[in-house]
Amino acid sequence: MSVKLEDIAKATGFSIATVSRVLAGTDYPVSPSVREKVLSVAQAMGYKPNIAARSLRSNRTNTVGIIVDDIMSPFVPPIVRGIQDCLRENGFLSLIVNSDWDPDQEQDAIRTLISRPVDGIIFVEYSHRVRSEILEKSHKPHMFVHRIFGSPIKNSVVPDDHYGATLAVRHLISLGHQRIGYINGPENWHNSRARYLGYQDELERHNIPFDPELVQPGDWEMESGYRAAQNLLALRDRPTAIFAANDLMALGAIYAIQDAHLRVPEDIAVVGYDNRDFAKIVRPRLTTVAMPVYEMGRVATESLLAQIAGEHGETEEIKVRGELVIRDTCGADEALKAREEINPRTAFRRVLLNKQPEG
Amino acid sequence: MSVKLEDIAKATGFSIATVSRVLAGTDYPVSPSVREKVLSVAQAMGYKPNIAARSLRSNRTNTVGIIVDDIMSPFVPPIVRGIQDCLRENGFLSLIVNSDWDPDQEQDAIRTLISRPVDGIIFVEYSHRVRSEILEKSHKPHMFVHRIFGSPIKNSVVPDDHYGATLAVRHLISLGHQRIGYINGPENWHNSRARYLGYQDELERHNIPFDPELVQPGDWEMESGYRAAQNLLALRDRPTAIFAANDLMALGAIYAIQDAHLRVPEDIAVVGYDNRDFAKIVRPRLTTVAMPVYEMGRVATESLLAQIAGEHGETEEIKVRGELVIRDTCGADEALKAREEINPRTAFRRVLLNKQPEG
DNA sequence: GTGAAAGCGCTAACAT
DNA sequence: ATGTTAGCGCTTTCAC
Repeated sequence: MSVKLEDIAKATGFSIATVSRVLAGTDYPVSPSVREKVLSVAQAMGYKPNIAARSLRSNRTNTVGIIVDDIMSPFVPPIVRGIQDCLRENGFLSLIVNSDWDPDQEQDAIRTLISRPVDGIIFVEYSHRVRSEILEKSHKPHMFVHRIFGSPIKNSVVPDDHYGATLAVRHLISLGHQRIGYINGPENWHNSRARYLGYQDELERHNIPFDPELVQPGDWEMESGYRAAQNLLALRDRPTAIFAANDLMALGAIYAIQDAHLRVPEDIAVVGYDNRDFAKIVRPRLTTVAMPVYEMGRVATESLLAQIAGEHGETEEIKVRGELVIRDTCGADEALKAREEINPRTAFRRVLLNKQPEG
Repeated sequence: MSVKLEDIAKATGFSIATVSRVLAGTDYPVSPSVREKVLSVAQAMGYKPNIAARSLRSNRTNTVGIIVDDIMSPFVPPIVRGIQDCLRENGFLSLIVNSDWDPDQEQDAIRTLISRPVDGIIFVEYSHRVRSEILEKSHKPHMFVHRIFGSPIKNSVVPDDHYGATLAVRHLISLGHQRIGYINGPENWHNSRARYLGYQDELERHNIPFDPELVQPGDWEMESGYRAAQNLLALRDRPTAIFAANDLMALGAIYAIQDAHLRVPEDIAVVGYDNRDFAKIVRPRLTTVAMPVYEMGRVATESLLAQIAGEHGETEEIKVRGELVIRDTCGADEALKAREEINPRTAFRRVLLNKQPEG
């Protein structure tokens, strides 16, 4: 059926080995004339290597496994896209498995992937602390993107949440705010703690006394942001701005403020965190700190590929910085606001699709 | 390194062939006692087949390729999840490639996947009309999920948009509306035409005269919904309800209504289409027709697997129905409204994550 | 019902 | 610089 090395060997008159050496892209010395001939014939015959055979023999497959908790989780698709773009540039493909936050499923996924032809594994939004024996015994290179619990570990890429919180608070301070409320996420999450610390540190840097009254707990959900903001509004000396540890709680806070017949941002400014899709379509549009999701995917993949290539071993935890996206809820000058540029990919799609003739 | 058939053969005393026959799950006759022994030993030793070897030998890999335009597109992750869940239940894994709405990239993806060990290919949000010669010559089973252009073709799964529009309009009529505006999507999209037709047909079914004035063009984007609603509001005999062909335009319409100092749903009811993530967090919460994304993924995969298993050949176009999700913008009774049940997967996650002890 | 053996397409020693 | 050859781990005839 499909053309194989043997066919090309016959067609060119060279041996299978020589043909393989050319087509496998090794740096093995082959005379230029032979190389050229083989290449052109292979091209003409439409040769595509049988990856199964190659991987059986060489134990390399140019495929990496991605284990995600759920591909439908908000941060997962852009992280995966970052991974895939980097993989593609290097001739790799990815196998994706969902683990549903279930340690058993995850172990199973690891086992499945290891038995498959994958050269490495990337864990996305890794939520477990248990080390996987199977994983470690396999000696497959692996990276963790956006780990959620536990202390820093090797081979992981995480957002620099401390820095991001700093950005948000600094922006509010630059707008003249001195009493800034903070709505935190669950205390056992990395993200919550780092963002909280960033909030405190930035206040201190500006000599604004830290007031524990201004800090409210939340659980990432909108409803908790609503209640937290109600508490903040009930304070005798209520804040003029609120920084929420994620966009969902920020939105809840906005609703609470509006329900109290106050305006955002005129009466109370709000800044969120994550830059979720809805941030630019709610009203008022949400100022927020972007999670560098796509970038984290790329960074992790670069490191993984380097490990696969044997260029280096394990790496220390890598922190990636996101940026502040200024929109309407902070009350900043128009000039500072993000121009919501249309995603070039989406723009392409729209042009393409709208032009498509009738079929 | 990893345990193979030979190891199990040695450990049990049977031949490699027998062990293979048991472990490959064939229906080849093996005595129950042998089968049991082999199974238990394999389990104990943690045997996982080497897929590369298996696929080299048998030309089957229990892997399917998924070609998506962009994994970050809103509908793609749930479709992919539906595909993956169905695949997993059948012992399959998936390789995902992005094509960025680019025919060249797509052809390349097809070529890449075909040379790899994949038993079939699923196209998600397929936007091209050109048939791929490579694909057809490969004779690999394939399915199209949510094709966007062209006339119905075999092996495709699409949403039943006509039915969905019918649901939306019928609901508005049941709420007493007689003048219902419609904001359409681009005319060359399947979805637009089917939803438009559903709108017209349902009006007719209720003997409500069709008024072309009540139909406004849109391009799926929020801004176009805003303008369309402005036009509708400017009518001498303005509508009491608006049905928009997608949620983004519905949201734009809501903003236009609010900017005209009218209330949703008291003055004008609004129903969208798609049930995007933001529908349940905007204010008022959006009543909309759900795209059966997850289900379409599953349905397509079931058909693909049946084709791979040789159970049947090509299938005609399959339409999948979504349901109406009643929330706040239509003005329906509380009793009718969707209880926004928390996604069981997400709930699990939240419980798990919040309980996780400190590390 | 079970075992022996061939070979899938490729790569990498080893030879020349 | 090129050719010869031995498997990688598995499935599947073909014997028994």
